[in-house]
Amino acid sequence: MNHWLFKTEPGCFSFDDLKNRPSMTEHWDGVRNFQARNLLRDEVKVGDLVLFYHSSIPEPAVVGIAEVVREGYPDFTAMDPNAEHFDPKSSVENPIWFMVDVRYVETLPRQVTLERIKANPLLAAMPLVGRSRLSIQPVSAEEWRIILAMGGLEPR
DNA sequence: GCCAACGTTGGC
DNA sequence: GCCAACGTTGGC
Repeated sequence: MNHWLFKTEPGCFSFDDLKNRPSMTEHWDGVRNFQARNLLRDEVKVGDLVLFYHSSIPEPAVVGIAEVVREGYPDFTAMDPNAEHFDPKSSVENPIWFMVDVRYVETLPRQVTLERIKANPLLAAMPLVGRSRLSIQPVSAEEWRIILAMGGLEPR
C-alpha cells in the first residue's frame, strides 16, 4: 500500500466537496501533466491513501485523507470538447490522460500548513517543499506518519 | 499581481 | 536532439 499527496485548488474542487458527495467519491480528472499521468496510470492503486492538499490559497495545507477506490482509467473529460481540459489528441482508442477515483476518509483535526511542513526538517525531501509543481506526489511511510501526527491523528 | 520554477512546443 | 520561447503553476 502506497501513500500519495494530491493537490487541488479548493475553489475548483475542495475536500468538503468530496465529503459532501452523496457517495463521498469523485473522479480525480483534469490532470494534464505527463509525470502525474504516469503515476495515476501505473502506480496509484486501490486502497492507497492520499493526503488531500489545498493549493493557491493564502494558507496552503494538507486538510484530510482520501482513499483510492478505482485505479487508472482514461480521463473522459479529455475527450469532451466542452470540458475545461479537453485535449483533441486524446481519443477512446488512444487515451492520453488518466484518472483515479477517490473516497473521503477523514478530516484532519488540525490542518498541516505548508509553513509547518517546511519548518519540519524530516519533511524536507517532500517534492512539495522543493517548489515542485507536480500535482500527484509520492509520500513515504515516514512522511505519512509525521504529517498525520502533525494533523492530530493517530497513525493508521 | 508578481515572478521563479519548470514543463511543453516547435524551429532548426 | 538542442534550446529558445512560451505557458502554467503556485507561493508569496
